[in-house]
Amino acid sequence: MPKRKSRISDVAKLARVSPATVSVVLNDQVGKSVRVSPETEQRVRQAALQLGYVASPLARRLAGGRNQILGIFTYEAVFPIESRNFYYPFLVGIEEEAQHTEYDLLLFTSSISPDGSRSVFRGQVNRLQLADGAIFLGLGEDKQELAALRDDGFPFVYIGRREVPGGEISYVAADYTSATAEVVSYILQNGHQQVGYLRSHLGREAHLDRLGGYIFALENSGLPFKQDLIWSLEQNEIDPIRVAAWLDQGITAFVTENNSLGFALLQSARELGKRPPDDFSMAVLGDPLVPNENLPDWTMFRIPRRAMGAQAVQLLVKILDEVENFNHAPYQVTLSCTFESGATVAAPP
Amino acid sequence: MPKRKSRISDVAKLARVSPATVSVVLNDQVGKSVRVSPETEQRVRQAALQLGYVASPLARRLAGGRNQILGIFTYEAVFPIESRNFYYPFLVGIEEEAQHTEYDLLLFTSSISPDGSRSVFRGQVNRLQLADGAIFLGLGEDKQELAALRDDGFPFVYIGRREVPGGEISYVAADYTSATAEVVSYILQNGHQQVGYLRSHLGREAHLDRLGGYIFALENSGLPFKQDLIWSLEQNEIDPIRVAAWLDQGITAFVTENNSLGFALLQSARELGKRPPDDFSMAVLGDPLVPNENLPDWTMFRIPRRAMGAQAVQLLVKILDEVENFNHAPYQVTLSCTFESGATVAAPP
DNA sequence: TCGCTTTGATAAAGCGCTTTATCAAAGTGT
DNA sequence: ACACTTTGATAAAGCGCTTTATCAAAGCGA
Repeated sequence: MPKRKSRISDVAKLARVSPATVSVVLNDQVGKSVRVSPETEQRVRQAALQLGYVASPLARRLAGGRNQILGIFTYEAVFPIESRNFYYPFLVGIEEEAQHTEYDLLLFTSSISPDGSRSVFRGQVNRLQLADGAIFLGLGEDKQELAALRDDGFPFVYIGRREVPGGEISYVAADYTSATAEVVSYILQNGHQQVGYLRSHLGREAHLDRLGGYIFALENSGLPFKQDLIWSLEQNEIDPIRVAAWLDQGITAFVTENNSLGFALLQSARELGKRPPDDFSMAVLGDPLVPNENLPDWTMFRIPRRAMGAQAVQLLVKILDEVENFNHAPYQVTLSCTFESGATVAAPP
Repeated sequence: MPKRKSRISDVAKLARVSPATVSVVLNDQVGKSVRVSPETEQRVRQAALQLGYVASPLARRLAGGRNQILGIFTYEAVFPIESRNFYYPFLVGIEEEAQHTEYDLLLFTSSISPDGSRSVFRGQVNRLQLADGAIFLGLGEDKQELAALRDDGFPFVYIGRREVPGGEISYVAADYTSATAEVVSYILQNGHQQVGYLRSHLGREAHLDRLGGYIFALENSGLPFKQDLIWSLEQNEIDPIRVAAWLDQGITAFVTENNSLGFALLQSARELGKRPPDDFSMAVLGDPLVPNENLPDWTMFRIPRRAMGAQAVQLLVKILDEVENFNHAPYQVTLSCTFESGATVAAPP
C-alpha cells in the first residue's frame, strides 16, 4: 500500500502555514520578496523533513522553478557495447563533476525512435524539458534540432565543437587544431618535407579542425600545402601497393586521423618490410578510445575526454546560473590535448 | 529571444473549439468519453499542424500523474575508475532495457556526503522521490534506509540479493548457490574428496549463497562438510607455505570466492612448482569484472550482470504498473550463472 | 495616541494540460 | 407534437508548485 507522496499542502498543513510559505522556505527565497520568521522557517523545514517531502519536478518546472537536474542526451545508446568506449570517458568526467554540484543526472533513454537513433523532438514529447539544462554528446546530431533548442532558450552544452545554423551554441571542444599543428610541426622539425595526411571520409568539425592544424603547421614552416598529399579513405583502402606508391612518391612521413588508419598503415608498410621510424615516420591525430596496452608507442596526442565531460558540467551550471539573471550567452571552451612524442617519428631515411 | 511556444489554447482558438476538444483529439481519445465530429477533428488537427504544436510533457504528466523516471542509486560513484568495472555491466543492461520503456534514467550523483559515500536520506530532501521508482546497486548499502524506503511504499529493486529487517524487498539476484553447487559437483565428479574453500572476510548475502552451494554439493554427494576446509583470508594471506600445508593436508582441489584469491593461489602454487590441473584442481566462483584476455582458462561460472540490469528494469516497471492498481508486492528474481568447465579441474594426482 | 513604516504571511493567479460532469441541440419514435 | 435518446462540445476542476499583489498586525517616532 503505497503511501501517497506528500505534497506541498501536506507540509503546509503540518507546519500550520500556507503552501506559499513552504515554497518560499524550501527554495531558500526567504527575504527575496517574501519574509518568513526564523521560527516559522524552522517549523516548515522540520515538517518537510518529517514527511520526506520532495517537490514534484514536473509541477516545479511547470511553475517556472528549477529541478536541479542536468540532462544527458546522446544520439546513440550510451552504454551498449558498440559505442561504449566512445561515451565512457566523457561520462566519467561528467559524473565526477556532477558530484560536486547539487545536480543529479538524467539520462534520456526513452527518446529512441524505431531505427535506434534518438531525436530530441521525437514523438509528441520533448522530455528534455524535465531537466534544467542538458549536455549533448555524440555523433549524428541533428543541427536543426539544436538550432531550434537554442532558439527556444533551452540551456545546453555540446561536448565537441558544433556549428549550427542561425547562431552560436555552447560547447566544450578539444583543440584539435593546435594539437595537430604540434604533431605536424614536430614531424617537420625532424626534417620531413612531404607529410601525407590520411583522413576518413567524414567532414565533421573535429576532422576539419585537424586538417586546419595540418595546414597551419605547414604554412608556419614555410612549406606549401599540396592537395595531393591528402587522402580520404577507409581503413581497408590502405594496402601495401598504395603505401609503396606513397613512399615512391617521396612521402617520408604520415599523419593519420585516427588509430584505425594508423594501424592499417603500419600493417601495410610492414608487409613491404618497412617500419617506422627508420623507413618512414608516422603520427596519429588522437588517442584510442580503448586504453589499449599493446598500442604501438607512436607519436600522437591525447584527447582530454574526461576533462571535457567535467568542463561541460561546469559550463552548464554556469549558464544555468546566468539564465537566472537573464543574460544567457553561448560559451565556447576549448581544452588542450597533450602531445606524446612517441617513437614513430625520426629524421627521414 | 525565445519564440513563445504555442499552447493548447492557441490551437483551440485557431480551430474555434475549446482546449478540451483539442486535448481529446490530439490524444486520440475521440469516442472514449467525449465525442467530436469528423469535421471538427480535422479542423483541430489542421490547426495543430499549422502551429507546429507540441504538448508540454510537463503539463501533460502533471495532469496525468507520472514522471516516467527511473532512479538509479549506487552507494558509490558510478563511473569513477575504481568501481567502474563493477557497475558498468549492470548499467549496460539497465540502459538497454530502459530504451524499450517510456522511462528515462535519473542518476543520483548529488547525494554524496563529505566522506564520499552516499545516503538516500542525506540532506534535507529525499531526491529519490523525483523518480517513480529506483534501482539500487552496489555494496555498502544501509539496510535501515532500505527498510524505511520499503515501509514508505517507495517502489525499488535491488540488484543483488539483499535481506533487510522487517520484511521482504524486491531484488534481482544471481543464483550463486546453484552455480557454486555446479562447480563443486563438477570437482567432486572428477574424484576429489577434499575441496578447500577460500573465502574473503565479507559475510554478504552473495558470499553466503556461495558457501551454501558448496555445502549443498558436498551433501548431495554424500560427503561430510568439514569446517576446517574453509578459510577466510585476503589475497595477500595466501603464500607458498600455506599452500604447501594445504596440499600436505590432503586437499586436492580448491574453490576460491573470486578471481583475486584464485590468482593468489595460482601464484603461490607455482612458486612451489605445482600447477593445475595436474598437481591440484581449482575453480573460481564467479568471473572477473574486467573481461581480461590473459585470464587463465579456469573452471568457473559467469555472472549474468547485464541480464540482471535488464531484469531489474523490467521488474521495476512491472511493480510501477502494479502500484497503479494498489497491489505492490515484493518480487525476487534469480538468474542463473553459466558454468564454464575450463581447464583447471581434473582427477586428483 | 495617531499616522506611518516594517514584518510576517497569505490569497490567488497562473503554468499547460487532462478529464469528468454537464448541457444544448438535433434526432427519433409514436 | 411530445417525451426521450443521441450527438457534439464545453466549462470547470484539478495536477502540484511558484510568485506577486495584498493585507493584518506589530513597531515606532513625536
